Amino acid sequence: MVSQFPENSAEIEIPDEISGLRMTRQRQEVYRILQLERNHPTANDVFMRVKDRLPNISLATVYNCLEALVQHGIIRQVNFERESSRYCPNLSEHGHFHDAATGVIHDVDFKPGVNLADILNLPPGAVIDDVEITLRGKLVTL
Amino acid sequence: MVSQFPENSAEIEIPDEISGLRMTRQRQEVYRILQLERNHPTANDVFMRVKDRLPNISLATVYNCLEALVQHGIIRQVNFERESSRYCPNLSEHGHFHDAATGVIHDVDFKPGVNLADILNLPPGAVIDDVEITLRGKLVTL
DNA sequence: ACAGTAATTGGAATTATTCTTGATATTGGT
DNA sequence: ACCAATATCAAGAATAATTCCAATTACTGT
Repeated sequence: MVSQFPENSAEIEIPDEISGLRMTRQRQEVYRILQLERNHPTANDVFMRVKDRLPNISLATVYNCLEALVQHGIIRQVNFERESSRYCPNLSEHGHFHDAATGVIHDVDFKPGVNLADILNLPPGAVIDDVEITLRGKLVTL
Repeated sequence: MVSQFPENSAEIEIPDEISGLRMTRQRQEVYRILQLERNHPTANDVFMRVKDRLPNISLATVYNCLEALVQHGIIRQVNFERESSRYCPNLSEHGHFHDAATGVIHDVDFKPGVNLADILNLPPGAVIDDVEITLRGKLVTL
């Protein structure tokens, strides 16, 4: 399905269904915001942006949509400390660098060929399903 | 100061002051529980255990103590997903492996000589203050 | 011992998130 | 197209972890 909002420069095509999840209007819009806002928005950030197009959407629905998208592996949920969860559409295995000065969160990719077992003393028999790497620090201009 | 509870087999000596933090009775007991319970207890877990010796302590005080200890680098605070914060007295740089089957959290040490810049494509100029590595998976008996 | 500061307590307040209920919308079968 | 079954949505209430606040209590330095 092609978006019905051609006036928006950043056009994103979203099919009716992704990996078995029915893409309702609400889920489409939530997903679209995540594609557009690459700065790891919170549920509330998404809620405020999505209201531009769906003024009647509720925060609970945004939470529902985000959860459904996460559950179906369409987006990722990221947690920093005890802050609100943030969401990103970058599905590739990656970590996050949290700039303490600006609060900006940068995606950090793994260098190719890196194996966690090479750098960590894992407990014997550990089978890893999910990895989460978060760095905190600052960006120094050299 | 030597503990005044010699009947307890697992004795731990805690000085009156650690890295500039006045070790009040409450802070001592909170710290002692963390030394004893190496399974990453939550604030509430600590609260319940610490009441054995300080029946009048309040949960708010446990939170205060934990925060003071974290702030002074005496213990570490660890967050998994959006669960309650957990605390551990293991100060060495380490990650955590969360066994999905049992819920048990294992400390995971880095192999010696590992440099994060070797495995991650960090943004240029990134100075890292803190690293958090969390793995989720299961332990398979071979 | 006294004044000033820091810590503790108990309860209220806060905040992110989840739950509940009733209304709407969608699907598959006839 | 119609109907029943199912899924989704909206609004607000409920929950849980944590923080805040005001009143005591404990400690420190003089």
